[in-house]
Amino acid sequence: MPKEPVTRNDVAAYAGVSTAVVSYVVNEGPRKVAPATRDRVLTAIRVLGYRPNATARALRMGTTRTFGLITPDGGNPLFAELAKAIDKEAAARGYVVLQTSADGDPETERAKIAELLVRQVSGLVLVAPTADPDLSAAEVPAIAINRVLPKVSSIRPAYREGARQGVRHLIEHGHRRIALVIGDASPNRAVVAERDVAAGEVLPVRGVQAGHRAARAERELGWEDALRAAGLAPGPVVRVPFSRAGGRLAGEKLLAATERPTAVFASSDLQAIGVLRAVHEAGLRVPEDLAVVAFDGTPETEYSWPPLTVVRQPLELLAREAVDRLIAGEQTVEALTLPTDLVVRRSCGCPN
Amino acid sequence: MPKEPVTRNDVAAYAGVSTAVVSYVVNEGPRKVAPATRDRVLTAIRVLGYRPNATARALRMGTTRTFGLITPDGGNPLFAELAKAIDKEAAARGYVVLQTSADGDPETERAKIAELLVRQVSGLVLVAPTADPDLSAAEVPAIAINRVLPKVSSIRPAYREGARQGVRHLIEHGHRRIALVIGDASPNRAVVAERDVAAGEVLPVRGVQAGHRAARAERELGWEDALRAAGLAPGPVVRVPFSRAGGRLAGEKLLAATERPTAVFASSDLQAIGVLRAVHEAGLRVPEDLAVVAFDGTPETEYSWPPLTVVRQPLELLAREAVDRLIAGEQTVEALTLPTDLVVRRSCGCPN
DNA sequence: TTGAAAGCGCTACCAT
DNA sequence: ATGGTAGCGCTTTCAA
Repeated sequence: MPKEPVTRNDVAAYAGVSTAVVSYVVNEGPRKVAPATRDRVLTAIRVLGYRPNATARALRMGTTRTFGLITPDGGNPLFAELAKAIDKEAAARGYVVLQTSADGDPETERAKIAELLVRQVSGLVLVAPTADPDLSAAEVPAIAINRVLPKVSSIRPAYREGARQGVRHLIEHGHRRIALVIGDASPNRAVVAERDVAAGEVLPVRGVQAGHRAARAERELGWEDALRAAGLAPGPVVRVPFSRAGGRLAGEKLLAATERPTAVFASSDLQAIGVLRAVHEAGLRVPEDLAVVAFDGTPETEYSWPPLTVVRQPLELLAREAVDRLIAGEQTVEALTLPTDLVVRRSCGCPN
Repeated sequence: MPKEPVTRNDVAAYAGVSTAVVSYVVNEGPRKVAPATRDRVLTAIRVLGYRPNATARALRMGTTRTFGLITPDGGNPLFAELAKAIDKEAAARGYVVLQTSADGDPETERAKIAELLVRQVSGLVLVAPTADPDLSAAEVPAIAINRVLPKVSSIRPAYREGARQGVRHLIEHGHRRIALVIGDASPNRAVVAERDVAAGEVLPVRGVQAGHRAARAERELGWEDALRAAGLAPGPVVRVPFSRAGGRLAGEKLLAATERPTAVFASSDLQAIGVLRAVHEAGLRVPEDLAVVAFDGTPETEYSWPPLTVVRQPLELLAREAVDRLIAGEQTVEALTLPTDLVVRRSCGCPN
């Protein structure tokens, strides 16, 4: 049964002081309190089991010391890891994180943002947002991770450079025909395309999905960069959802292709896991029949079979930078790009 | 740049009404408002971009409509999935979830609980808590998931029955020597034990780790139940941490054992994934050389190689039940047990 | 149908 | 060193 909460008034009465003094003791300021008085207050607090009411404090102070965090899917290991990192970083600074999932639906995302704003969060972290939320009316700092938003401060891994690095590693293994598995908005369709890539071609970037497209395009660009630098023709491109199922589909398409690639660069762990599955189903082997390198580097890839060589996103850095910016409250609209890390395991053909 | 927040006063002034009327309009009650007035208020709200302050509302109402959620590790897919389910269930009821990770540390856990209580959460969900927090002083309903706490309402999957079901399936495949991989507090030690199990033996349950021990013991009990029912001698038991690394260690031990088991029941997905890895490393095959069934059923198991046959935890039910109880505010100390689900895939030897 | 006002718990300024 | 108190934005009773 819920008990009557103990308030600061009760403490003041019990200790025989004013509420102001209780406040001074609890917050260790802004005025000094005589040691004896202080002890009386402390005792009162202990005896009564007083717990300050952060809601009242927030109302008075105008800050909740709470961040809102929205990911497209809390079940996605990448986002789960990122959320964990953000929680840790925030906690270290006395902040707490209101975490919620948008289910990949722009409408839900908008609703959740509104919900968080109403709750007076001190900052908003949007992970790979699908919509382009209008935060201009919000009196709250916001930051987008893994997706560049027009009017919001953004942070993200070096998609292009990271992809380039991963593909280059595959090239160093002697592969000449390297496919790309990358995301697509359409849920259950695999699109395989043999591309002729003109130097410097850039996908158009505009509209609601612009940022998304940009992130995808960047990994694609990195893949092209590496291929071009080696004088190689781009292998097939398969566009499937960023999921295990999508990757599996992609793998099947790739294996069925007339001129089968000898290696694949998957733009997400989940897709790579799916590709692995397709290869196993076909009775083939990784890396012998198809080498694989993935982008992301979640823990799952360390225990897949074979262990995946990955371009690891700098999750801790991303988290720290996001929290830093939020606390600083600066509204830099400039996008920050953080370096990725090539983690060599076995799916690329390396012996380790 | 943070703007001046628009308050209800501004709206009232703009609409030429009192603040009470604005409140009536916003909350659609408790008094009726003339349509014309209502329109003026609505217009004012839109024009000024007014957003109600949930903090003030919470202070006034005495409820934040916010739940606190503490998991041992947000990066663990099981907990991530559970958190997602809880978030969804809570959101459907207009609640929001303050999610945080205790890093498996009892001290951190206590600190996080305190932090959440201070923030006046309307309810607390403790997932597999490591400590036995004193919530008696808290004027807030709490519920423990996956662990039975002495003074807290608890919900959990049918560990024993689920394990029994999983092991029985292995027995039906003809296995006679079935090992058990289960958790242990000690981080990096694998303990293999050949056990003689007397009928009805029950591990002692007391002290801080009692609930934890109980959950482990239950799966162990279920394993024994199935074995005994089939007239089989218990195979080896390996105690390792609930992690992929732990499972791998366990797998190595098992494969090196003199009388190697032909099947394993892993008490968590993560451990099973580790076992899979060990088997692959040894150049052996699942299920031919070692069949595997795991407890949990996170998405990762669907795409492992081979896909894992699992006893699935009823995450959605767990989540719904938890949120229901929290909202009802009942302080039932009785533990609710929810049924698991056997999901047959390939690691057990089934053809699908 | 609408308005005035008290008060939720807290902070911090201004007194003393 | 300590006390009194205004006021954060909101809800709701009581009066008009």
